[in-house]
Amino acid sequence: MATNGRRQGTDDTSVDPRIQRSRAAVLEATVALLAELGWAGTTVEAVAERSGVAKTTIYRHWRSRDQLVLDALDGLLTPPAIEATGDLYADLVTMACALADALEQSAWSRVLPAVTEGAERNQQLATRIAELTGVVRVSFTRRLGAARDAGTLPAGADLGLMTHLLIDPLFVRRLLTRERSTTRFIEALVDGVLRSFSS
Amino acid sequence: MATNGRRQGTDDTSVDPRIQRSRAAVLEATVALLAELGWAGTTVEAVAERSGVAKTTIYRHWRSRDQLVLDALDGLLTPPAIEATGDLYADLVTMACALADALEQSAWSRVLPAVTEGAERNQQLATRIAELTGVVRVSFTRRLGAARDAGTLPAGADLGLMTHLLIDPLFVRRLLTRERSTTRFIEALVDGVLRSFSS
DNA sequence: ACGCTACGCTACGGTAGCGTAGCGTTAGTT
DNA sequence: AACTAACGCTACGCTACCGTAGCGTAGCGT
Repeated sequence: MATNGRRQGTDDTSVDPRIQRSRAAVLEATVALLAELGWAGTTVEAVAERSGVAKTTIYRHWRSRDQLVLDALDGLLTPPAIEATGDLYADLVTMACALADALEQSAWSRVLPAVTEGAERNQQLATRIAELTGVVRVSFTRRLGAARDAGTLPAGADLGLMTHLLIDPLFVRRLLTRERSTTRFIEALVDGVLRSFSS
Repeated sequence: MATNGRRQGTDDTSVDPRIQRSRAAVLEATVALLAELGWAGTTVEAVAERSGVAKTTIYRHWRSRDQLVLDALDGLLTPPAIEATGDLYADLVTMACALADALEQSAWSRVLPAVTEGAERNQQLATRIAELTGVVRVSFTRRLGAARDAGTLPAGADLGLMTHLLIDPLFVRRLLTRERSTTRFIEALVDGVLRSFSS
């Protein structure tokens, strides 16, 4: 499931390049607007203006604004690379720092607040956002799993819980308290979590 | 700072009861709408209809919708009671369960997603929401502080970090992954955090 | 009982966004 | 070169919401 769930006959080849161009421009503009102006600011007309694609053309491709936004979110699924040196602590700090950076800068993190509300009343959106954060979550759980297999962590370690403890504070700081997650904070975080589960 | 930061001459007495009634009805309706329909659904006209207060009257009391919402959030500052038996683990589980319940049911938690986006582009709102979550945070930190004073936790324990670890997963589950925080999960959470910091 | 004031109501003017229709033009396809 | 499909553009009709004005009514204080 690379990019879509909808069937659309547009596999790759044999697709009018005009369609590809329009779709790409519109989706890109949509993401940018979500990040900049939030849900309320992401209107079809604004997308049209920024993308250079006519509003009517947008409606030829998507039924409604909601569908458009949903589609645009698919492009943001970029799982972070998993570092895999031998040092669990160092790896986790690296990964958490990368996540913290992404939460402060990347497009999908700026989209997060905008979509959080929409998710409250839109099941598809809720699912999508859970997927987005899930991708990040899995990368941590996998690294922890490797450590468990290697004997660094005990066999009974609750990897899901550890993942929560490692990354949830970063999300909360981004969304609610709006404090920066400094390297010092992250080191203390990883250290605290590892201490509780390694011995 | 009980409920407001604005000066408004309306101390208690010597205020036209009509004003009090109108204000109360409007604020209550605003909170309800934020919870039900989110930021976008909370229009002045909707507030007017639900509260039974005329739109013109609302504008006589508040300059704009933003000010109204800001004001409405003040009423939600209800810090949870701090349990204080001797058992730290039990107390934390109780408090965390209460928080989890509140996150699933209370008005202010249903308001949270709605306001999260607004906060992205409204400094006052961001501050207010940080205050709201801060109230919860402090109650945990205080309980931990008491434990540290009693010698249950080591003198060097990072109470702020522990608070993050204890409650942030609850917020994330509510806002992003939308999983329920079961008692089992909370027990594992508290247990994990205490283990890492008590020995 | 009287004056003051908050209130409700109706009616605005203005803006913004939704989603659609029709038509001419452009860019692919064959 | 001819056909076809996608596109841009303009112009809609519709709805929702903003914030204001004016006027009559009802409730409050004294």
